[in-house]
Amino acid sequence: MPKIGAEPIRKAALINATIHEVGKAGSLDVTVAQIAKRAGMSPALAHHYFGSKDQIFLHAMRFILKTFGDSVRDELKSNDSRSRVVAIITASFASQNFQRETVSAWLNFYALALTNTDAARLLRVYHRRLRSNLLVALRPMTSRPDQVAETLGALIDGVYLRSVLSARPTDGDSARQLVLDYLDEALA
Amino acid sequence: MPKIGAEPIRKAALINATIHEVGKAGSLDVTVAQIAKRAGMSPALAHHYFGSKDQIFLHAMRFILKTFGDSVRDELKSNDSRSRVVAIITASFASQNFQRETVSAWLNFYALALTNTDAARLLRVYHRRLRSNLLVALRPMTSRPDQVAETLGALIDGVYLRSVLSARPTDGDSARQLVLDYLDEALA
DNA sequence: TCCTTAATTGACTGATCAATCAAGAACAGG
DNA sequence: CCTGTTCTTGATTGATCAGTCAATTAAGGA
Repeated sequence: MPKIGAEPIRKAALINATIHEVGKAGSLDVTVAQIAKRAGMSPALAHHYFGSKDQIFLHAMRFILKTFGDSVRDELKSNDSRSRVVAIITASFASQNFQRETVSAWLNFYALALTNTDAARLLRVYHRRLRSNLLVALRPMTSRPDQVAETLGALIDGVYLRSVLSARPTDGDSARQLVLDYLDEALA
Repeated sequence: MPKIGAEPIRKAALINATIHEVGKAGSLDVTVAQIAKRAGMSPALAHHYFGSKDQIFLHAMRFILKTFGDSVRDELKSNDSRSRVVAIITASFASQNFQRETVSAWLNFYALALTNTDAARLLRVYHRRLRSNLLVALRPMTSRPDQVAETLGALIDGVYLRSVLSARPTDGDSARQLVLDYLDEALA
């Protein structure tokens, strides 16, 4: 079976399996064995490619943040400011970012950032970038872009948090609408 | 040493120790031994009084939510609607609820609610009560109390989340101000 | 005094898991 | 065909911990 070039495929499978297992379990207490099994390989191989369980988590987290960043970039093609802000909000609640398992994994990685400095650094990069994107778009629209950006960021995080904890299935559209309504009020 | 009546004292000490250890560790991965040590007793005694580690966590979580509820009740003495909304917001960011360790413990209990149905139930009760309090206060002030209550709740959670993850020390006053500014916009 | 009951712990058990290692299997290049 | 490299796993180790239990201490009541 050793077709050369397995490494990137195996790594991707492990990252994908990690997000699903963490999301499904709702906890970082998933064993390397579980992850490896879902990814279709032995636990030893997972260690072979990533070195440690922490590294597996970190790469999974990086993947989530990168995916999010990519969807923001895709939506940021528009020219006028309002569209750009709306684009960021839309990306936040796009279905691939707002699936229950993804958000559940996301929450657990937030908790991980309390203990793991690498995770914290990743998260800070993501926050800074989101903030910067929002600021650029907001500056022409309001006299207090900093405050609106801060509020928008917190609101998005809060809506995420509540969505994953509510009993109802996650509804990206109404979540998006809530944030957009705030935006209209703030810019009125 | 068996002075009768140790139970409530021991339990309180364990709950307090749990919040501090979880907050300090930034994770629910604290051992019963750690908690018991901080509380000044043996791990066996902790099991004797609470039965299981899960029960220890659950009681600690209940304590945090109750403390929060108490501070809301204290602030809710006012008569006019606006003061009542402000009171809830103020209580949310009062120092005893907004200490780094408390918020850190809070975040981890949120994550716990993803797996533990008892924890989820506790959280739902808290959300429902907060929402109900906000609704009563908001109804005379706006034509869309549901939406404002939902946004306020999410915003508070989001601000909490960000406060514990930022490198800077947590600042309850500016957090409170951010939420109050939203309130003014929403009611304008 | 003696007996019951609460308080308390040290020692132990059983289970779980991350990480390691040595060895096997299959391909590519010479 | 060898030979080295990549891929892969079963078996094992070493450590950690939740939870149990039997035994000890001391108070309070009869």
